[in-house]
Amino acid sequence: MSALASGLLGSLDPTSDRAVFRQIADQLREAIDKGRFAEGAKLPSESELVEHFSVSRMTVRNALSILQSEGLVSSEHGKGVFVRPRPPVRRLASDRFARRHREQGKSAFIVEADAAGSHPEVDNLEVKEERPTPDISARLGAPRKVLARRRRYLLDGRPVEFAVSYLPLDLARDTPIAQPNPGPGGIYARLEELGHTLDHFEEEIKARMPSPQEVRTLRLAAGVPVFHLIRTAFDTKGRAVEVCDTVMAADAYVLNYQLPAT
Amino acid sequence: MSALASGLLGSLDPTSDRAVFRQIADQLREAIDKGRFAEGAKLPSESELVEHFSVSRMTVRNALSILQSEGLVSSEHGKGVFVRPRPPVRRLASDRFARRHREQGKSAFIVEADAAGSHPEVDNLEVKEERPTPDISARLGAPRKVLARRRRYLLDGRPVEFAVSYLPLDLARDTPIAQPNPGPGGIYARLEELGHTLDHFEEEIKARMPSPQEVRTLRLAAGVPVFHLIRTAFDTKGRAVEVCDTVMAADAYVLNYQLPAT
DNA sequence: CTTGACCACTCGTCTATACGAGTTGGCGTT
DNA sequence: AACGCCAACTCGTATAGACGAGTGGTCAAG
Repeated sequence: MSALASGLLGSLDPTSDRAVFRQIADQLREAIDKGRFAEGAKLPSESELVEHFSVSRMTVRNALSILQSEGLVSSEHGKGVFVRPRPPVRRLASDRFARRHREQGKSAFIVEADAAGSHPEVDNLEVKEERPTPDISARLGAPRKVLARRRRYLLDGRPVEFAVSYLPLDLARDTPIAQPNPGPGGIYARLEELGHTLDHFEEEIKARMPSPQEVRTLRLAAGVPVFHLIRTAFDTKGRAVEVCDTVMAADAYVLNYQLPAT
Repeated sequence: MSALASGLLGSLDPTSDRAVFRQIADQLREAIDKGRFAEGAKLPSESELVEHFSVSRMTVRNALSILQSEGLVSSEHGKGVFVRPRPPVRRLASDRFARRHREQGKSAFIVEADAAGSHPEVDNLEVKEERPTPDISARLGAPRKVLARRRRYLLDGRPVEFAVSYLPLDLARDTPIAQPNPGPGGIYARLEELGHTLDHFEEEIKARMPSPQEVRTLRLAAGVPVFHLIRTAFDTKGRAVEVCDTVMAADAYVLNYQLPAT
């Protein structure tokens, strides 16, 4: 095994003023980038690296923790440290809320995932009346209470997205929107049936590191950021009729938008 | 000083099976979230935390490194560990490339930043002929060579964005586009003057942790992800006339898009 | 053949110690 | 008053050792 490390890794430069653990991280990173360790492959164990570089174990662990925080590798207790495989990504097209996509019975998430050959699931459904946070309240025109629809999306068993939709309660109470399953076309179809013809959506996107709670909910590996997307739906009267607050595992998504040049 | 820590932090639960360094991180995180440590405030020093929790210094450093990788704090050698202030963010509107914004003389970046009261700079200008990477080549319709325009954007002295525009060389050679300063309205105005009336843009957005190179170029703190945005400009004939590859410090941006509901 | 015990190997957590290097403020000299 | 030096504080790097806990294989007993 130690032969493996020797063949794929070089040695340290004692004259360099770059810290030893950084040099080790650099060498491993380069080896991964150049494909000398394939996706999913196991890196040399900590003790092999200790021997190869003649350093203490903490130094090796320090180096590995850099690569982990970069999202390059992940460690598995009792097994080893592995090059993180790139999960298949879901592309979110900017026309995914176009009216023509609302005709069929299944939700956009299910349809898209099926088309891509993945196994989709929706989870954790909760529909509740709540008092809105100041931010949500401002976006929805300060309703006293809102209907909150929470759900989690999974792809091939992996949670990839957690979303909460907020609607003014006066608009959603005692409608199919307040049901766990709002029916074909989702809540946007129901909103239009209720006379709130949709005009446009606004999406606001941030990226950041996840909170510990989000790490649990999305089972995120170290070094994976999240997209935080807030979408507001406006009807033709200019009223904000829904705000959807979504947190997505960033390594599972590519967002696509189409912008007019006019 | 140790009194400070005692007042704001609790004690450990030895019966918990949660690791000590995680418990310490939890306590500090909670204190920060609740505002007991304000933005920019200094946390208790490592040795103060060592004394307060009666653990070894490595355990404290381990806890702090968690908060660092979450982007909550950053350490400064010789000074201390500080709650990371939220930098002012730049909102990128989806209509920022609309034709009407191209009329005036200054670039979109300069105009927007001035309006927001920040001091904008552009940096690192380089214009070069290159052979395209396979990805860029595919997006531009496989030109043999491309013109690459590299630049870095700074806001109030802080680098926030690094961008490279690629244009098919046959389109850009011997035009103002190949000049370091392409003139009022930027290269999009020049493209339209050359008969390539712009029809629409496509943007593709990923978020990930930065490479060490990107950390240097954007002077990123630990725990800050980047947006990786690839924009393709299409003319009215359906030809891809430019690809812009941009890496942005995610803590400096909120992206905004407007989508039609039709 | 299956089961279970054991063992070797993996990473996870924690301690104790040492020295280096950047920052700050005070104190004495000039 | 201005300067320079030093001491005390900060975090950064590295070592050496210990024990715990998860995993997977071997091997012997059933």
